[in-house]
Amino acid sequence: MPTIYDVAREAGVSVGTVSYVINKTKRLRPETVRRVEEAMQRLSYYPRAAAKALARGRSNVIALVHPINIVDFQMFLSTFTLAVGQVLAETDYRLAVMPLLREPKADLELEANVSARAMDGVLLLHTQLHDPRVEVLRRSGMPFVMIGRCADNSGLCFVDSDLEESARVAVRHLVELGHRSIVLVRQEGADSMATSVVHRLVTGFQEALEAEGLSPCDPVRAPTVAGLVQAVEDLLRCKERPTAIAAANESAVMCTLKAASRLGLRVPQDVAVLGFADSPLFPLLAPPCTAVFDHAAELGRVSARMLVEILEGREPEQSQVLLPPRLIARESTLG
Amino acid sequence: MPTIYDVAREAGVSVGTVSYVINKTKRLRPETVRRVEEAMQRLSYYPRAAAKALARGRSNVIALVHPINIVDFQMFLSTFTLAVGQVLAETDYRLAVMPLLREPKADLELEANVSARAMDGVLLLHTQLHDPRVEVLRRSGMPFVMIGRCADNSGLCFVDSDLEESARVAVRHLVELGHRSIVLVRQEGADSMATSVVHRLVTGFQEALEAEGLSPCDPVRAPTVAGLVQAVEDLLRCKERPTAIAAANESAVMCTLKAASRLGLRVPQDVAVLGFADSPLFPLLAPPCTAVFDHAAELGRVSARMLVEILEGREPEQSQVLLPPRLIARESTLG
DNA sequence: TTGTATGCGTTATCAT
DNA sequence: ATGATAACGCATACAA
Repeated sequence: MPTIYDVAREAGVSVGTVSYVINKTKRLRPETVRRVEEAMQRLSYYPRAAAKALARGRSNVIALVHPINIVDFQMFLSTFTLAVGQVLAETDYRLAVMPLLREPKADLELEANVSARAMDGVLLLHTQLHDPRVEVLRRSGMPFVMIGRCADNSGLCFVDSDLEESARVAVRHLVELGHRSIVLVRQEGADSMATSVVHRLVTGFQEALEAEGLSPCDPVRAPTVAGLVQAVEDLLRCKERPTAIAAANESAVMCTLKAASRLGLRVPQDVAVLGFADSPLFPLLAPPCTAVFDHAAELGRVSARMLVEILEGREPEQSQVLLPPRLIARESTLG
Repeated sequence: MPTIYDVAREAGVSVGTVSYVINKTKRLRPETVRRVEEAMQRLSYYPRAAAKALARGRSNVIALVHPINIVDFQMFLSTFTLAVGQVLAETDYRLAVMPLLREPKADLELEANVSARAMDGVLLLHTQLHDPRVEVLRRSGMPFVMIGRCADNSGLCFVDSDLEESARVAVRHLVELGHRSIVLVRQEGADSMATSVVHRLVTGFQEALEAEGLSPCDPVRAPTVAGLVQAVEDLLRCKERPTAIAAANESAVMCTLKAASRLGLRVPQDVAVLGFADSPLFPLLAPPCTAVFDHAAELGRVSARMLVEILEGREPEQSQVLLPPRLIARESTLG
């Protein structure tokens, strides 16, 4: 494998000159540039990433840190990752993914990678209200952007979807259609309340109900698909059953439709259904499902751009961004 | 940031000794080991990844190379990636993802990263029958494992799902239920035939039909969701409409169900539906959908393990693996 | 433009 | 048998 010294010899210049040509760090005589470029061509030379990283003190790697085993997170994750990849393709950052297992091993692994300076910056997914990973990153001085946010975000960078607004938009949509009894349904265990995402949606939903003068009501939830179908069935079998259901994610929508169909209830005549998710399947459901969603891709693009700005030493225009939700009304609420 | 020299001074030993302790390369007196470990603790020392990579000539990074903008690939991709991540978490390899844009830029980007030795090995996703990326990897001597395979695989490592067998399993299942007229439906453009995955499924399907004494029949396809729904509707409106439809992916299943419901056809009484996909939504559809699928997670685990074996200089037990499909029969064919 | 010190760990060689 | 020393890998950046 040729090194920068081979190129220098081949072109009859010094290694410094070759380096300047590669990085366009300095003005050089065009003739010299040409000679060096030809030499690189002839030897098919590429600078070794590790050598470059050691010399410059930076790796040109951005790491995507996220937990594994999160219910209903996969579709979001792959859309998000793809969007980040597209932004980074325009830069010379590479993308590393760190799926972290359970704590506390997760934090140690993160600490090790951060301390080894294996990356220049981190995109932190699925941020929790009190997130030990944030402490690790903060202590080490590693630049990072959170997707979601903590309880205290002073001095931190984040991009988050405006879930309170999502809840408001959803509730208003249903209220305008005449619904007065609306219940939130979600699939997940107790622990995920620690995640700001779910937390904000749930509390935002309650607030939105109150703002519309409706009485708040506990969300229905279950950790498994089968359990959730059952729970929704129970809910719909009540005498005073809700006229509308807001499902917190794709899976919850499917469970709700299933429960309704089992009871012979028509959607939306007997019960309207709305989902908080950007699912490609929603238009294909019977009936097509109304959705309020944040674009995972947009979160990816904005957070990646923000982090790149920071790493390049530029000041990002905003360091704390809330993205507004979108509502797409379909037959599951419109009829 | 402390270096290995700081640790050596703190522990009163030489840097060589510290290195031996870190890498367990040599037998050292327990007392020395302890002193060094304590020093590392005190200074919270972590060896710099770049320095290590430069010195050892390897990065301890495995790259996942895949195209973007592939229809119906996302669910597979994120399941696959997660499985790879779990395998690599047991090793000290890190995972980098390279979503490549369109050719020919994609090949150049791959070439650059490979030549820069930014990774030690590659998992190549969505392998095509004649894949320029394979040539790039082969030329450079970069170890790699393909997911899918080429037309000529001599000397190459791959893990692939046995799609011919998937097709056979599906056809046999339907034939046993009495179906004699079965059509394959898929959503995609003309170009994706170059991918071995689709190619093998389509040809395998034709062969399976012939093996059962049925007349082969051209698959129905369209590049968009709306187009596919329309195409399936046209198909089902025929006088001699098929009694069973095999849908090549999740999206095709949804389109097929949609078309059937629009025409007022009952599933499976009027038309049976089977999907080639491992979708968490299938059990929730109305009716729950029969599936023949390969486990994306299994492909990830097997390929990651194989690559690690190769990188560690061990001979993998098998270098060309076919994974058998699974059939889960549900109401969409059983009634 | 050039020469050269610098960044940091690894490992072969040499000394005890 | 242990541990110290120094060469090595490769690009960067500053002084000359």
